Amino acid sequence: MAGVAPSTVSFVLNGKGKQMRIRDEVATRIMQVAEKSGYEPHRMAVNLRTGQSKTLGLIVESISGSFFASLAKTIETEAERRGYNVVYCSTENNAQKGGELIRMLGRQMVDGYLITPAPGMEKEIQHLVQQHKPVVLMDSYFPSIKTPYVLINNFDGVQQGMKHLISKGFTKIGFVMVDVKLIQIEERLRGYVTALKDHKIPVKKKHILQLQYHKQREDSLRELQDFIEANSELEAIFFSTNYLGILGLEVLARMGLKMPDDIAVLCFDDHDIFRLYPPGISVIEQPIEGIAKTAIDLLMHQLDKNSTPLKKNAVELPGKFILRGSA
Amino acid sequence: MAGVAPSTVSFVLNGKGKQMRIRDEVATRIMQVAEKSGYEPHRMAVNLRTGQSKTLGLIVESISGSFFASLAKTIETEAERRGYNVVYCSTENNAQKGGELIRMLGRQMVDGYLITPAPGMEKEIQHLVQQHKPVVLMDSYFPSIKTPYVLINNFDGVQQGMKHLISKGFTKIGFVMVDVKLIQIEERLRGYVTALKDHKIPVKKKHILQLQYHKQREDSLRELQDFIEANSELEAIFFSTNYLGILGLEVLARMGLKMPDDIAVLCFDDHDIFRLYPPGISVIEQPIEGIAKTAIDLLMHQLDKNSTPLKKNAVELPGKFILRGSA
DNA sequence: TACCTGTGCTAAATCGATTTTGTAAAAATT
DNA sequence: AATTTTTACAAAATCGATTTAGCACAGGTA
Repeated sequence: MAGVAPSTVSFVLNGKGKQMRIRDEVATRIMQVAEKSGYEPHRMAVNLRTGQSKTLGLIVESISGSFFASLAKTIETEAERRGYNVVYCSTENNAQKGGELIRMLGRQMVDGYLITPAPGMEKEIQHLVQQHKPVVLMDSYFPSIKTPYVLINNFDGVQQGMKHLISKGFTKIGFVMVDVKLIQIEERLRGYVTALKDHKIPVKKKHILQLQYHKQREDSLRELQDFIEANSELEAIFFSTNYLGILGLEVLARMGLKMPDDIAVLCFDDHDIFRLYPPGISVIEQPIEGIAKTAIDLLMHQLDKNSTPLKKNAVELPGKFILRGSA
Repeated sequence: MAGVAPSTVSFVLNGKGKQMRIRDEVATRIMQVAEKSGYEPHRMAVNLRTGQSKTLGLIVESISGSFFASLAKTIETEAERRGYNVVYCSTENNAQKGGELIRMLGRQMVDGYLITPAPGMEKEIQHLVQQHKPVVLMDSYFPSIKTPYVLINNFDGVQQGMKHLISKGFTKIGFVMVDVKLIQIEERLRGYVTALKDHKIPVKKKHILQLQYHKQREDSLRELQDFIEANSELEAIFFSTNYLGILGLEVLARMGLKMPDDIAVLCFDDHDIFRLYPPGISVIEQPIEGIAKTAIDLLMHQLDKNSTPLKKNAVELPGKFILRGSA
């Protein structure tokens, strides 16, 4: 349309006009034609040629979770700022699907991966790393896999919460967790145990409830209620995830227990509900924005060919204790 | 690696071996080599050649919203079942960004669009439709744009709720909405007005609050509180979106009003919080799964070249009234 | 024997860009 | 004036697949 060769057009549109000594007159003409005809480069062709899709893959456990929701927003914004798209995928708590997803994205679809690892994804992630694909893990990690990760300092977060409960004079504090073998869960338990020991409070096994990861909602509720009834001496309960905390609210409501007088409640990881639910649930808030930004930074660093390997490949960000009415 | 030409490999791997009369012996060898070497076709190359990305674009207002969360899950599942990926994008209530997003996806990135239209996206969507891109709208639509859409029957949904309130003997019922010019909002208002008229209850303008769409959260809360204080005779309030309902909960809590005795509350569009928040908020639930499935069906139908145009291009699904403690 | 028809595969064109190499014409240098 | 250098582009290769056209060879037919 501009009466020149395709290569000439390519040079001009990619800002290499000067470098290739294209006359301003010709360059201007090309730009005008492109503008007028609404030319948009064919993504696939560009991708094929350049070998880059300018797309990142974000793999999370549940796309409907609130952790994901906040994460996705920040990551999308940050990625866009750097000229990248984001493709979201959720494993929906299905290990097998996790593997498939990664493989699917791996078909040269994405330039890099942001993953919140779930049990069962270890092998697939290991595989990616071995292929030197850029990968950053968030929220958890596998000690065996040498790739950058970002997460909240779980141990310290629980400590903050426990210190508050203890400072309020509580000594009989329950701890509710899931029985999944994940670093972050173990760290939270360690925080609980350590906090008690530091204050010379005996740790009682029966004050710790390990709920099965994948039970029916109703079964979990019952199990939780049994736990609370069996430990009527408890003055406070620390829920180690917001999912558990929400179950807790439901159980306490059923039992007619009032927070914070009948029992104090503290939860790890905030949730919309906790802000609104009377009297407001105190929580350890995750620095989600920080996690997202750091993750993108770590990923971009890997994508940037001519960059020195970072030293800080394992980032732990502090959580924030938010005091509300429940504890 | 198999000692044959690329074209032969292509035929075999794409199941055209028989058709192209490739010997079983050769075909088997090719399959084995492919298997052993872990061959995966290069997505971009395939896309470029076939002209299809096998990817759908899902554009929503807010990726962190609960409507989106449920929608995304179903859509992803359904899309996957049909061999498609999904790319999510959110406009984050930013009309300008909406346009950019669509254009971005439009660079031959996606084969079809699923969009929850927001004000300001009309032109861009119109553009897509004119280019004969497959588009399905959800949750709302533009009367001027001739493309399939699916949404809840807003009018009927509100009617269901209003009938319930009226059957309880309430006659002084407030209606809280936003001032956006969107079909679904207008339909909900029409439902409210019609329900009252049908029962010979006078419609009072001052019982209808139109909140400004993009105010600060605090400002909205204040405005809402003023409204409730100024209309102390109200026996019930109908919130036309869950966002408004949540604001309502916060205001009522501040004012110390108890549901349902001090005031009854009903909300359009369910939310996690409404299940848990005592005494449970009665809602009109959106048939999100149905919307998602129908939307995918409508889109697939457009993607399927050799298919007759559907007659039912405008689908309205019924909402479901869920009775909880608040009304 | 000459011609036609299947068989079983390969060569080459193609998708739409980017990038390397090439090449006339103009300008500068010897 | 002859040669070299620079200018300003164009031609062609390339990315990795798919798809169309083609081409030997075997067997059948006239």
